[in-house]
Amino acid sequence: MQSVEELLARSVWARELKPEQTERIRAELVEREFPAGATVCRKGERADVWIGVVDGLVKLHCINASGKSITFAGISSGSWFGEGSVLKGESRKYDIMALRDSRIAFMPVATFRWLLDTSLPFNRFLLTQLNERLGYFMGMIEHERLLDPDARVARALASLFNPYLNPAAGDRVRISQEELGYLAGASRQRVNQALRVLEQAALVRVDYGLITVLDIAGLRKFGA
DNA sequence: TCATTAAATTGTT
DNA sequence: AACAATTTAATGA
Repeated sequence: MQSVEELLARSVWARELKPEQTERIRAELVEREFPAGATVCRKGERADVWIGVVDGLVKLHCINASGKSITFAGISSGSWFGEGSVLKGESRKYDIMALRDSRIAFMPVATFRWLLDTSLPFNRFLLTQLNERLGYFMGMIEHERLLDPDARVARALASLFNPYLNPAAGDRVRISQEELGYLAGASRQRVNQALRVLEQAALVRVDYGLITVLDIAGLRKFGA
């Protein structure tokens, strides 16, 4: 995705706004670039913006004191996130890091609240997104406890292509096996092994730093 | 354009 | 966790 303009064009909540509303949003959005590995925002910071991914891939994650890292979700181009902390007026509950060079749009909390007060499509969008997230996280817990590593990797990968949470994902993702491991709760070595199984099953194609999904439905139900 | 090198990622133990 | 192999990206001739 190339620009904030395109991000708005692809965001369902923005498509139904009145021209003057879109104009205000355009004026108040702030765009910033982050190189791969950069922190977009930190756990504990004040949540005063809603965050949209114009282009790239970011992850929501946590690191404990001994350096162990887990990833809650990967968020790609066209997606908006971070509304939970903004709505509650709380600090961020996790770190956000760019996994690739990324362009990020920030919507100030004042703009966010104004949309909340004036736009029905915006509220509808938030409700749907929050519901999708709930389903996503419940699925994560279920998969983590019930599925073997091959299937966990399959689901973790599939989650990057959730049509609601990552609407513009296409069919491929530039992500290292190590990062996929953080998302699936598996070691890099185990991810490598799992990806061969999935490739053997003709569900994905694995290239250097790139995974192409050949059968998303098969990936979602793998190991069930 | 090609060769060289460093860095990132992958494959294996 | 460690090590080797491979791929990419950057650099300069």
